[in-house]
Amino acid sequence: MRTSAKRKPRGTTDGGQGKRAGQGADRRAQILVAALDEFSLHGFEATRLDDVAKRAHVAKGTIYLYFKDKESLFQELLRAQIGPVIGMLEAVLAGGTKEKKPVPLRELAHRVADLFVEQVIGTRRKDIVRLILTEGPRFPKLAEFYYREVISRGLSAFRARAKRAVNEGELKSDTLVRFPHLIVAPALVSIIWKSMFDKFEPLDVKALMKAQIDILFDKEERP
Amino acid sequence: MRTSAKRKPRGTTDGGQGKRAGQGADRRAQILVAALDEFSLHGFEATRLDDVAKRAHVAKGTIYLYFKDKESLFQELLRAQIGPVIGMLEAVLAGGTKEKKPVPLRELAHRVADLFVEQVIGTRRKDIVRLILTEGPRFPKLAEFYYREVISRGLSAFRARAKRAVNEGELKSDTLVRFPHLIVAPALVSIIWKSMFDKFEPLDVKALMKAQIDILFDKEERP
Amino acid sequence: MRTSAKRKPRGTTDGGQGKRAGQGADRRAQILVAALDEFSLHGFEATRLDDVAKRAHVAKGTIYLYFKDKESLFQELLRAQIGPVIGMLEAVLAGGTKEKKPVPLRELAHRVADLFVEQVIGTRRKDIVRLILTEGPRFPKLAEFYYREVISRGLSAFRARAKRAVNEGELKSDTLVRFPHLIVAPALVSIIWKSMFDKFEPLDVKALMKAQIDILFDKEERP
Amino acid sequence: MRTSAKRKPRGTTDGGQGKRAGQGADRRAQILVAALDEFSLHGFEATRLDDVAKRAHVAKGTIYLYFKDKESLFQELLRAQIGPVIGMLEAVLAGGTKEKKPVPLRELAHRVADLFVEQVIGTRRKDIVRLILTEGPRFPKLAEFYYREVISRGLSAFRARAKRAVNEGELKSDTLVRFPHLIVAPALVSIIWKSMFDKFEPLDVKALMKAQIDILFDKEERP
DNA sequence: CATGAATGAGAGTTCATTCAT
DNA sequence: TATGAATGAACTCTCATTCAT
Repeated sequence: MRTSAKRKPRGTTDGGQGKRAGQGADRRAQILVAALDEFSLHGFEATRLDDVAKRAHVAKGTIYLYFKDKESLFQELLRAQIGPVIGMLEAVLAGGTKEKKPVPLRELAHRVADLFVEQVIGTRRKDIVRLILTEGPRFPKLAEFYYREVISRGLSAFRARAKRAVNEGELKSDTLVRFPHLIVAPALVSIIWKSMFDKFEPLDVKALMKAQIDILFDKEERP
Repeated sequence: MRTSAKRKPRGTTDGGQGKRAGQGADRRAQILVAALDEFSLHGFEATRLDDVAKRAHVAKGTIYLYFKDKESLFQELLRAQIGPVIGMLEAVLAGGTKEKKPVPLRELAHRVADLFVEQVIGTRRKDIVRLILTEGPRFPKLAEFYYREVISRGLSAFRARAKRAVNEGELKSDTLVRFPHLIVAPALVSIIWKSMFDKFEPLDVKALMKAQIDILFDKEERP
Repeated sequence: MRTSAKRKPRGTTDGGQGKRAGQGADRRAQILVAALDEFSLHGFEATRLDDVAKRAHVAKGTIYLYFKDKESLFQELLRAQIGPVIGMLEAVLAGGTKEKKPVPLRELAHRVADLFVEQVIGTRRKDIVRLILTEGPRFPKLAEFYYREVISRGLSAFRARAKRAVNEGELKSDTLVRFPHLIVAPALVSIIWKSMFDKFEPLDVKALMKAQIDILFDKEERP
Repeated sequence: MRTSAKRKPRGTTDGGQGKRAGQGADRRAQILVAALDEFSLHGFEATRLDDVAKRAHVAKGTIYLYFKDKESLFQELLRAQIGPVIGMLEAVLAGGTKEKKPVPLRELAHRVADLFVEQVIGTRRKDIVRLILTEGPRFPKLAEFYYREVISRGLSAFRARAKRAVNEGELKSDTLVRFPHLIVAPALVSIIWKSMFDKFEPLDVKALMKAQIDILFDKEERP
C-alpha cells in the first residue's frame, strides 16, 4: 500500500555503455544488496521487483537469472546473512573455552552485547533481524530454518555455558539456564524501538544491554 | 452502460445456510473479527478483503459500508483494541496509589505481568500487538499514535512510580527509572516467540515474566 | 504473498493467430486507434479498457506501459488530434495573406469548408470533435485547452480577416466580425446530425456548408 | 470518473419525521427533477442513483418504485420534456396559419428564436437538449424517438411553411427548404458554447440568433 | 548472459439493483 | 409504499513472471 514515498525515477539512465553496473562483478550480490534495501523499506509484499532491479542497476529480467522468484530472493537474502551471525556467535561462546584462563560468563555476555551493538544494531543486519521478526510468521519455512540454525543452537550453546557457570559457582540460580531468552530480550526491544520509536525518543542501546547484564549477574554474583 | 447487458441480479445464492450472516447482529463487529484473523495470518498487504468478507460471511461490498477502505479497516481494528489496553494499564498503575497501604512496585510489576499474560498473551490481543510491531514501520501514523497513546504514557507512569520506589528505598538504583523498557522486554520476546517458535519449543511466558521481575527486584532489594 | 499459490504463468494462449499483435509496430498507435474506436462508441465513462485492449490486440496491462491511466489515454488521444487541426486552420487562414493577389474572404470560407468536409467529416476526426463536444463539460481542463488552442485562436484569426474584409468593402456589415460562430454553426450541426440522424435522413454536409456561406456572402456582397 | 467535486454529505438528516420530502406529493416528479440535475452535471454513466436519491430526499430503493432502472429513469426524463417542446413548436408554426393576416415566415422565425432563448436557453431545458446531444448516440432508441417525434416533425413542418413562403414570394430561393437545419444551427452552437466556453467568453445568444435570421431573410427578401 | 516490453491474474473499490423490514 | 443495508458483477490499475531479441 506504500504509505510513504512515491517512486523516484532513476536519475541517469547510465548512458547505455559505460560502467554497466558491476559489469563482470557479482550481479547476484548487487541484487541482494538492493533487495535488502527495498525489503527493509517496504516489507516483502509491498516490495516491487521493479524497484529492486532499478536500485541494483539491473534489468528486471536479470533478477530471474539468479533467483527463482520473489520469494526465493527474499529467503536467500535472509539465509545468506544468517551464516555470519552463527559464526560470530559460536566464535564468541567458544572463545570462553579456548583461552587458558576461563572467561567468566558475565564477561562473555558483555562481549556478545558489544558484538550485537556493533555488528547488528550499527549495521544493515538489524534490518535483516527485523525482517525475520516481521515477515517470519508468514514464512513458516524461514521461521523453522531460523529456529534450527540460530535460535536453538544459540540457546543450547548458551545454556551449556550457563550450566557450567552454575556448577562453577559463577551463577547462584538456574534462571539463565531456564530462560536464556532474558539475555536476548533487550536486544529485541532495541531493534523494534529503533525502527518505530527512535525518532520520538532515542534509546541508548548499549546502556540498555549493559543494564540488563549487570542486573542479571549482580543478582547472581552476590555471596 | 452499454445499452445492452444489464447487471445481473443476485441469484439467491445466500451461502446455503439460509440465514443472512449475523442478521440483525453487528456486522461491523463481525467484519472486525474476521479482519483480525486475516491480518494476523497474512499481514496488511497480503490480506485480501475478499477473504475477510468470506470469513465474516459478508459480501465484499459490505465492508465498504462500514470502513472507508482497507487501511481504515486496519487502523480502526488496531486503535479499537488499544483503548482497553491503556485503560487496564492505567488502572493497575493507579491502583497502587489509591489503596491505603501503598502497594510495593514489585507487587505492581507482578500484577502488570499477570495482566499481560491473561489479557494479551492469552487473547487475540497478542495478535494486535504483533500487527503493530510488524506493520508499524510501514504506517508512520500508527506508530506515532501508538507511541503517544501507549508507549510514552506507560513509560512515564512507570517512571514516576519507579522514582518513588527509589526515594522510598524500595529500589536501590535508578536502573528501572532509566530503562523501564526492561520490564517490557520479556513481554515482547514472548509475543514474538509465541508467533514464530512456540511450535518448536513452547515458552512458559508467565514464568519468564516472573523470572525477570524477580531478578530486577531481588537485585535491588539487597541491603 | 500467501506463501503458497504462485502467479500462474501465461499459458501460451497467444490469441490463436501466432503473431504478437503488431509485433515491432508502434503499440502506442495501435492503442490510440482502438481507444478512439471505443471512446467514440461509448464515451469516456462507459468505455472499458479491457475492450480497448482487445481491439488493439494487446494485453490490458500493455496500455499502462504507454499511458498513465484511462484519463491520460483519453486526453492524449484528443490532444494528439487537435494539433493537426490547428495547423490546417492556420495554414488556410494565413494562405490568404501570402498569395500575391489577396484571396477574398468568401473564397477562404469555402476553402475552410472543404477542408472541414474532407479532413473532419470524412475522417475519424469528426469523432474526435464529437468526443470533445460530449465529454468536454466533464473535463474542464480539456474544455479550457480546447478553447485556448483552437476556439479562441480560430475565432480571432477569422475576426481579424473579417475586419479586413469589412474595411476593404468585401463585407458590408460587421455581423461576421461579431459572430464568427455563424461560420462554424453548420459544421457543428453536421457533426451531430451525422452521429445521430444520418441513418434516418442523410445530410449533404458539403451542400449545407456551401449554402450557409453563400447566404452569408450573398447578403453582404450586394451593392 | 468524476473530474470535480467530491460527494457532499447531506447537511441535515431531516430528523426522521418532519416534512418528509414531498410527503403525499409527486415523488416521481421529485425524482425526475433530481435526476435532471445529476444527469446534467455528470452525464448518464457518471451519475449515481445514490446521488439522485439524496438530491430528491428519497431512499435509493424508492427510485425503483417509479422507474424500472437507471436507463428508464434517464429515457423517461428526456421523453417527458419532449412533449412540451413539440407542443410549443407546433403552436408557433401553426400560429402562422390561424391568424387572419398570414404571419411572414421571418416573423415566425423570430418568434421561434425568442421562444428558444426564453424557454430553452434560459431554463433547465437546455440541459435536456444537451443530454440528448451528448448521450443520444449511445441510446439509439432515444435518438430514433427524438428524430421521429421532434426532428422530422419540426423539419417537415418548417419545410412546408418555407415552401409556402417561396411560393408566395417571401423567399426567393429554396435554400431554407433544402436546409431548414440552418435555422437550428445557431441554437445548437449556443447550447454547446454555453456549456463549455461561456466562462471564457460569454455569448449573446439572442443577438446570434437574430443575426442568423436577418442574414437568412435579408438575402432572400431583396427584390 | 542480459534486457525490458508484454502479459494477465488478481486485488481494491464502486454502484446498480434487490429485498427484508 | 418506503427504506437503506446488503449484494456481487464489473471495472481500473498493479506487478510478478515470461520470452523474443
